Amino acid sequence: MYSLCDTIERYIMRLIESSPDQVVTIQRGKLASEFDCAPSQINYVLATRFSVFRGFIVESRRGGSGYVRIRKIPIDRIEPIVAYLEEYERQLKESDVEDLLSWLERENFITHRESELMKAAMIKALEKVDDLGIPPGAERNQLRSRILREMLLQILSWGK
Amino acid sequence: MYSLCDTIERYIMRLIESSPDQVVTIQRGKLASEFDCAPSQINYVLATRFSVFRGFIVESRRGGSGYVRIRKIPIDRIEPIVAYLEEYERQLKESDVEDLLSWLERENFITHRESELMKAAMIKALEKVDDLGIPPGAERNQLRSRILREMLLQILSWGK
DNA sequence: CCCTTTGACCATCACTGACATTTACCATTA
DNA sequence: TAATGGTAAATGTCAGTGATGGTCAAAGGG
Repeated sequence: MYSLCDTIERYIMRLIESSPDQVVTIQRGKLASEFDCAPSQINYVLATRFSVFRGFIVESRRGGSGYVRIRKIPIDRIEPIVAYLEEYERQLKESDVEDLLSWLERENFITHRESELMKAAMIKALEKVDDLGIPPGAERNQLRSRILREMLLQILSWGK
Repeated sequence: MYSLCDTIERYIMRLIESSPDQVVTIQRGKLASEFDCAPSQINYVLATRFSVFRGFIVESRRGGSGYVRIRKIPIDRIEPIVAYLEEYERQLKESDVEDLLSWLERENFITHRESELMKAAMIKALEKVDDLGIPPGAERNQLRSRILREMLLQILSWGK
């Protein structure tokens, strides 16, 4: 039932986890050959599974001896995220929330239950609030962002 | 005389019962083909027979390799929560939230941390949202209710 | 009348291929 | 030698296609 996308994600994830520095360098073409898929498929996996909101940084270089380097961002502190949220407020989409929560969960800042609880408040609850005068778009994203912010501050107060 | 609806219900039910984790993952299209019916018929069965109120949680993913996962949840002493849910449209004041949360915590439905998270989302986050066009009073209380409702549904899915 | 069933239309996700861009390396030449 | 330029080797981007599942109103049936 796993898609190719999922398989490649797990493959890269294992490489990172088994690396001392939480970094892995690959070659897009090689990896694509191994999985017998289009090279751009690798970009798709990187974009959807290894985004900043999920806690990863991807750098690359083109041309001869080019590479793609995927690095896991260490988070010992949540403050930077809170700060970032303030600027990003109007654009915080639902998928961003999901990605961020999966990151916090992976890093053991929150439990799975807590993650689901937060998702309920920020995604499900805000799905149909037009009748309360909160249309989809920037405004709803802002509200979502405020909720997330307060919850993060709460988490912050617990430490790790 | 059994309707198609009933037949599909029993089919899914058997799959769940014969699964160790009380979970089953299906593909809507495939199942619809097997029973030679419209795909949306599956949604109807899920909505009417496998709702939260009947003790099931349904998750799904669209697109390639999409799926529908149906999970049976342990139900124990959920009646009070359901009762609360049924009048979720009521105007929830901040103090109501506090009362409910302390009750949920006392009854071990949620942990202290979870309680604090919920409080952050329903009280702190909604303190200063005037600039988003959500003035204090009825409107804000309604929004609070929506958030609580979704979080309660989530808690419900955990059982106790 | 209420419950079932369907179909049309929508939303989302995975995957690909054509085309663009960047880089290393090497041959040619003033 | 230094500058030029061409070629091969990499990666990036983006729009398009197919495969799913979701929603809702309307028709059907007991």
